[in-house]
Amino acid sequence: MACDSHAARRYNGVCCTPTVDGGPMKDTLSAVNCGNCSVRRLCLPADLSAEEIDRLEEITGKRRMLRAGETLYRAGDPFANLYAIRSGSFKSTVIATDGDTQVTHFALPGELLGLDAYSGRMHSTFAEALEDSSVCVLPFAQLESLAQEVPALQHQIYTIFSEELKKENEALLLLGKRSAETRMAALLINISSRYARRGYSATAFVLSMPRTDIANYLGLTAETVSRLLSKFQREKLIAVRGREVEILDLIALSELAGTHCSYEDAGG
Amino acid sequence: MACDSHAARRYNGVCCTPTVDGGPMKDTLSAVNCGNCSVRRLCLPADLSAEEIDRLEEITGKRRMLRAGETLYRAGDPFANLYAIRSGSFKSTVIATDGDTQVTHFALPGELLGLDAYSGRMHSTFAEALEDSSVCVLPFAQLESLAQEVPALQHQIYTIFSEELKKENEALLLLGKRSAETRMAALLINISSRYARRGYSATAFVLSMPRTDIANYLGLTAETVSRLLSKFQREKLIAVRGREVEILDLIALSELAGTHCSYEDAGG
DNA sequence: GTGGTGACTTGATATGCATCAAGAGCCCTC
DNA sequence: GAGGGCTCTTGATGCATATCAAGTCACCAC
Repeated sequence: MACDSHAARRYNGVCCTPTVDGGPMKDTLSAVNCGNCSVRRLCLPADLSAEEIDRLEEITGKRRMLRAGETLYRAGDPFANLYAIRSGSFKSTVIATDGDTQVTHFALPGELLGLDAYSGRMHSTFAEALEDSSVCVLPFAQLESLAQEVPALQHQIYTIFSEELKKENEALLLLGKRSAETRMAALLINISSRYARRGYSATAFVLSMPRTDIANYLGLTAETVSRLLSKFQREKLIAVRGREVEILDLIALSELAGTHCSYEDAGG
Repeated sequence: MACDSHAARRYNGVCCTPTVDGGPMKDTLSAVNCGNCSVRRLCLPADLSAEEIDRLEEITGKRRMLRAGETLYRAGDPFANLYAIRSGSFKSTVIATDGDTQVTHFALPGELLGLDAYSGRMHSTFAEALEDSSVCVLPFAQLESLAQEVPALQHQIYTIFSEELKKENEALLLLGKRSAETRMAALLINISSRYARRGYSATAFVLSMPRTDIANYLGLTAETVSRLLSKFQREKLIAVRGREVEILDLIALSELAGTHCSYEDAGG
């Protein structure tokens, strides 16, 4: 809660956190350097040797910077790259034939975007930056070839796929069986534990998404989300001020959520 | 609807369908033979050469037969194998810390079970046979080694992972945004298109799961599911008799579901 | 056949969350 | 620093679906 609200909304990688990058928005085409990336242990390089990381860096041609609200890819776009989030955050959405959309995922640094596009060679989801963000661009054809030669990399790709499936199962549990209150608590706990894993505070953070996105993700309305946050505040579980959240009673909130925040740590 | 109800409930691979196997329950330890398996084009062997399929068969040691209600694996079991469904059907469930369960998936022949267990080396879900079923046992360590040598196999594994992610996104859309009626219609269309892809009738089939499982999967109650099926019947969209379903107006039902049954064909 | 058990159906009532509506706070522009 | 437009909050009301409660049907054991 000590950070400047404006900067925090714009660039989570800068506020409340050990610095992730040198600075935002100026190295669009600079080479990727996994070695000094703060989220490397959550990302593809996890468990790779120094030499293997060098080979990985050779194929990850460049970074891309996105402003808040910019779209990384759209459903229907041809699939060419995976994107590893270096800083910032994204929302993934699917769109129904009637135009209805559903937020399926909030993605944080270290996570890979675009995995679902492999089959069919076409993106089936949208990815939009929630704040100013940067991603590493990973041409998948080259990544696939390299994985053929480097078992540790293939292993890590399987692991990431598998983690994603696990996370989606948890999301289904949340949407299928839980009350609005439980869902809201579970999201806060989830975000908290993911920030913690990235070296940020587990109890004070800035939500990078508007209430409408939270509501959509949780299968609720923005009004209900707002009421629940107010209720949690009245009950001294959290303190909220706009998008700034401080968790005052992590244990009680975890119990409300019905999880022990262990399932979801690898980022998602 | 012309099939014997008892047999159908017990062994979907026998009723309403081109025969999948020689016969149920007698070849527990026989070698896998992908070449004559009716779902090979939906399964790992898709796009593999004859020689590559031979190598795949070498590592898939055996089949396993399960009676209706038997459990293939439980959350917490160590991860050793993937399972390719040869005949029958399964439900996957996750269980919350408070004991609450959620059905996340109904799996049909050609689909792989256990993918989410790769990371963490432990199953995080339960898989239970909904009817008498058979699976091919795939020791994952060997599969992984083989994929390292056979690009087409690695490709297919990525494809299956990616398809699973896409399917889960669709499921999230269903649970997050849709009315009970839409969910029920979408499930019927989904099952219909999956049966069709496997050479079964798209309009007449036997649901292998009880109403409670359908309700749980859709985030509803069994009573609501029952009421909706009755309503669809009154509206001449379907005819229902117990678990036997005949779709009378596939187009109207698809419109209700808000999908064009294209997204989900690879089985899930 | 007869009785028991579990799956399913149908109806009456309750309730959690959506919807509708109004207003407050914050940020950006000029 | 005043005005406009978002985002967010809060309140009143309504409805979709859950819950509770019988009752029916099908299958299985004896």
